[in-house]
Amino acid sequence: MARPRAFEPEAALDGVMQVFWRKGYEGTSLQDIEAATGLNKQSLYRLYADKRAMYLAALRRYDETVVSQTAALLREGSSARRKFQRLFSKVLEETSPGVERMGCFLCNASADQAQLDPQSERFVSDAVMRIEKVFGKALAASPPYDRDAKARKAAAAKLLAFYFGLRTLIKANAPEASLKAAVRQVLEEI
Amino acid sequence: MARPRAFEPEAALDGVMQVFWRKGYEGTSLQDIEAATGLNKQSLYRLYADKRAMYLAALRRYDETVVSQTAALLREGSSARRKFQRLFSKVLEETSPGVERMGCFLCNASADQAQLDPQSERFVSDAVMRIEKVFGKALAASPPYDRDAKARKAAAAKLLAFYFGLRTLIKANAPEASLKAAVRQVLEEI
DNA sequence: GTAATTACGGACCGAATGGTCAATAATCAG
DNA sequence: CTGATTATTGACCATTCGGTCCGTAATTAC
Repeated sequence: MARPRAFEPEAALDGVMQVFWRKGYEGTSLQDIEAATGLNKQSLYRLYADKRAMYLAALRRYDETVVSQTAALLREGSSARRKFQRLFSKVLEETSPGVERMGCFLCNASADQAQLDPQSERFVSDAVMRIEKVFGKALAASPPYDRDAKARKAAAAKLLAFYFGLRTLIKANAPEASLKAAVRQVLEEI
Repeated sequence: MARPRAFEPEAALDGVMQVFWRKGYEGTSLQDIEAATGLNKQSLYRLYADKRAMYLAALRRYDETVVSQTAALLREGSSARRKFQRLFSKVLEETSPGVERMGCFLCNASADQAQLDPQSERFVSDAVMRIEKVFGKALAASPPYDRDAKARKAAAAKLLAFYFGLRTLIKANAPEASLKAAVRQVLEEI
């Protein structure tokens, strides 16, 4: 009964995610979003109430795509160590020359928006807790973590901090050799 | 021969640092800076060429005050483990109720400005490398790190990632118990 | 075909942005 | 005191910000 839209809302959301991921909330203008999506303001504002809604949708999209794929890596592999080996190998791919070091959108959002927007803050903190649980489940694949809940929780929290720190260091252009040595060390400790 | 200024430039710089730390580069307006320093634009612009210069000065100030104090903690204490115990205790103080979780300005700057401003990016990456060296020196206080340079470097890089991750998790409102367990674990591994 | 409905694009809005200017006030040397 | 110099202030600037409006184009049901 009406004219069909000439774009894919999911593809547009990917563009929104990319640009907020790169530039942060305040650093991203509506013009930037138009360029990243190929849409103009009107089409954007028909999909989202305002800029903040776009940002939250971008965060959700990140969670549903990037975080989910990361979590999937921890489901493969037999032992806990193998699982995290997969994870950290993937993370270290960002250090390859020519790859843009975008960092972790959740970390960026935490630094960027947590204090100003309670909804973003809540989303980030929820996502972080979910990731911690996924880490715990991955650890439970191997002894002593399969039996010792306390050790499992401590190790999960440690690995979580290490994971986010690693991603921060990559964004901060830390030397690759240093990061690889750290990962090797941490994997041995699992 | 002329009228003396009625404010302390260092105190003003502290205000500039605080506000950029909290709100990031794009999230901070000149109005915010005026409010944080008690100065007006003209006084600010006589001290700094533009907003970017203020941001870089704030980063430098952070390095000279906060980072230096953190590094000083690692000079006290006998063993490597004791040194890092001091450091992490200090970090965990931010989890106390009533304390504002400002996070790490270097991490924020990395997420916020690294891609847009080469000078900021360079400063952050230099600061991170300096901190890594300080970590290495602290480790060298105890065996096997005093002799084994390879183990020292790997442990320093690991602790560095853990440190930044911990600060990120604090900012992201991770539960205190979880963070403490992670710290206990990491200290045992030193 | 026509009517209804929806998508699209550019013009437009007030407010806020970073940054500048000119007028005034305060201090100094002589 | 006077003249020179500098700090301070608020008015002012063009641009950009997020957001809205409205006319036009495209598609459907009938």
